[in-house]
Formats: sequence, C-alpha cells, structure tokens
Amino acid sequence: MSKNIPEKITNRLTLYHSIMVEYLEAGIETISSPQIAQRLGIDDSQVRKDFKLLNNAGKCRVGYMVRDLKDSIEKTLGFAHAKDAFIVGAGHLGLALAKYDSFNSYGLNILALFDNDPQKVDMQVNNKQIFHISKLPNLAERLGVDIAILTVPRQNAQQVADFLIDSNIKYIWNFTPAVLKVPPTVKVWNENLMGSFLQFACKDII
Amino acid sequence: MSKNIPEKITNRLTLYHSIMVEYLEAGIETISSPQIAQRLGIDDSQVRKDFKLLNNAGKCRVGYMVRDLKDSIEKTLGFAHAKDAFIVGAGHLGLALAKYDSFNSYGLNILALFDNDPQKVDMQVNNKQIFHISKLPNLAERLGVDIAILTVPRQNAQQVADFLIDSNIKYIWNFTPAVLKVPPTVKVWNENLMGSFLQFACKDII
DNA sequence: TATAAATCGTGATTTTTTTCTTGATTTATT
DNA sequence: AATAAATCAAGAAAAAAATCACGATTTATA
Repeated sequence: MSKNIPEKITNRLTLYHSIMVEYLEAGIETISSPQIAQRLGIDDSQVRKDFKLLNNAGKCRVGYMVRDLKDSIEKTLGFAHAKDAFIVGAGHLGLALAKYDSFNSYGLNILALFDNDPQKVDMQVNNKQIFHISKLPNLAERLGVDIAILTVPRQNAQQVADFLIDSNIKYIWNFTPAVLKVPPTVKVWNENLMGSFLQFACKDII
Repeated sequence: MSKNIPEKITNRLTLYHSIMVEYLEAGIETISSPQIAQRLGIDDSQVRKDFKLLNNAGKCRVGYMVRDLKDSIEKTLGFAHAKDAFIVGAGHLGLALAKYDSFNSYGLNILALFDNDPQKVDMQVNNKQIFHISKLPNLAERLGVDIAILTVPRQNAQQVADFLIDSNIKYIWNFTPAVLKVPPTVKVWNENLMGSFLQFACKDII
C-alpha cells in the first residue's frame, strides 16, 4: 500500500499529524508550510516536500487544508487499518500501556496481556484479560495476532522473544533495553526509553 | 563536555551499550565491529567510526574491550552525571515511569510527582511523593530541578508546559502527543509513543 | 488596476550519513 | 617461520537528507 516511506519522514508525518489535530480543534482550516516549519524548527521546503509525497497540493498564499492533510497522513500511516496486538509482561509499563486508550484511535488494538506471575493471571486491566504466558501460542493462532508489545524485564527479554517467535509473532515492539536477536522474518522496533532520554540529556545538559 | 554528538550516533551508542551490558553479563571480554554490526543490521565500518568518536581504539583481529567501550559510552552519555527530574501527571504512564527503577542507573533521578487531582495528592509511589501541581514552582526552585517528564493528557499538555516554563523548567521530556510551543531557552524531547508505533507499523504491516 | 507580500513547487546545491575499498596489523594455523 | 584469516583504520565514493534559491501563483492592499 504505502510505498515504504523513510523512517525520518514517517516521524515528521506523526508530528505534522499532531499539529493538524490541534489546528482542527482550534477551528483553523488552513495551515502553511512556514507555520509548521517554525513550530518544528525545520525548513519550510522540507515540509512542502513531505506533503508532496502525500500527493497533497497546497495553494499559494493560503497554504494547505488542515482536514485534507490530516486525512492523508492518517491514510499513509494506516490509522484505519486496525492492527491487533498482545502486551507481553504485565508489569507497570505493560499495565500503563494497556490502559492507554489512545492506541485505539491510532489503529492499534490491544486484545490481551500475558505474564508468568500466577497472581496476575486472570486479572482484568481496562477490559483486557491477563493470561498466563503459556496460553499465548494458542491465542495468537486463534486470533491471528502477530504483533507483541514486549514489556518484560531486560533479563528475560531474549528468552521471551524466542518464545514469541516460536508462537509465530512477526512484529515485536520492544520496550526493554535488550537488543533482541531475531531471525530476518521477524521485525523488531526498539522503544528503549532510557536510550531516548539519554539522547535528550546529551544535547546540552551535560 | 561531550562535543554535541549527532542524534543518530547517540541513538546507536545506546544500542551498543545494551549489547555491552549483555556481553559483560555473559563474561565475554572483547567484541568486534562485525559482530555488533550484524546484530544491529548496519555496516561494520559504521560501528568503527562511532567508536573512533569515543576515542576507543580496537585491536586488529581481536576487537574492542567490552568494559572499556561500556565505560566510554557511559561517560559520553553522562550516566554518572546524575540529573534530578519531576514527573508531571500521575496517570498510568506517570506512575509506570515513577516505578521504573532503571532510570536511576542511567543517571536519571525522579524526585517527585505532580498532579492536579486532590485524590492523588500525598500518595506515595515507589517512595516518591505526589504533590499538587501548585507546589511545583517552589519545589523546583528549592531543589534546583529543571527537568520535567510530562505525562498529562494531550488536552492539557500546552497549558501545563506553559506553567512549567514559568517555573523555570528548562528541559521537557514530552510523553504527550502534543507538539509543544516553547521559547528557545527550553528544550523539548518528544517521546510520542503512538508516533513511534506508527513508524514501526508502516514499515510493512500495511 | 497595479503593487506588494506570502506562499507554493521544484530544481540545484550543500551537508550529512552511510557504504565501499584498500592497506596495515594481529592472531591462529600449518 | 610462513601463510591465512580476521579485524581495525581511514580515505574515497555513494547515497540520503536538508537547505537554498527562484520563478509562479494567489491574495491583500494601495
């Protein structure tokens, strides 16, 4: 569908999207590339080039239609294309993500959580049940789920990932700091919160 | 101190660091650039160039000392340089982050949480107290805190950010999807979980 | 209606990042 | 001791990304 947009551009698209949401809420119907550029601290021609990629034409002296931009960004990023996923690891972070309702409107549908702690099993979080991890392969197959959000402790990350791979999980959104070893058929997306912070902190706090 | 290392390189440094931790735990003392490169799916000369930046010489046919690499990455990223921070917004995500103990070993020290919900005020989370948001300016000044982790709902993000800026907060780690408007003296680091997922999902799920 | 100002679209240029290549060095092996 | 294999180092080349520059268009204003 989408012609493999570079990561950097996708990242900017998500930022543009947030701004569109804000403008829509404020009842502003058009937006210009210099406005966006200034907000994000980038060049305005960059913004226009990105929008070109979305086949979204602007109007000189006026700008772009906010609603159209929002729609085409959502189309490009696949908001409507709902994706089912499991959360693996029902610790603080896993629970927080399970309660994070915005996932839904962005096309991510959390179906259930998994953990190996018997105390947590069968609890409900935000209408999603926590299952024992041993139930995952069966449920993944029955429900056709191939996305897992990994929120276990670092020490168990690789072991659990191996188990997920055996269960035919194809996409792992990795919130652990571990760098997972996976076969080429499996895609990993590293969130790495601490790494992210360090990038920030390094900028000039030190 | 650190000579403003580009974001991309910093990001790779955090990944290298994770691998070093893993190798150390496994008792492996040396590591080669091709090993790392293969693991991360990048070119090995890239890895060597990054290490060059750290002034970390390798040894032909052997590789680099894991311990040395880990130390110099930590030095470059400022692990030892402890930074105090507040969490603003004691919702699910804020609480999860407050309970996330790994922050400490990476040089981030959460001192307290803030919220405007009277029910949450005075509760303790992982030995950190939740204060009413109105207490923030005073505490920030007294404790010399200028870093805030923003985990409020998107709708309140800008308003709270403005308040933080008035309170002399200089660094905002923004977990809300809002694109904050801040003066040039304030630095924002956008986490944007959904945006991150969309980048991942776009890769080829659609 | 003419002029000015803002903005788009896009090709050219520059900068940054990544990959390629080659030579030197070290260790293991015969 | 000679040879082979793995690895580092570093400059060259290629690719990707960002910025610049400018003509064309549209709207507002004099």
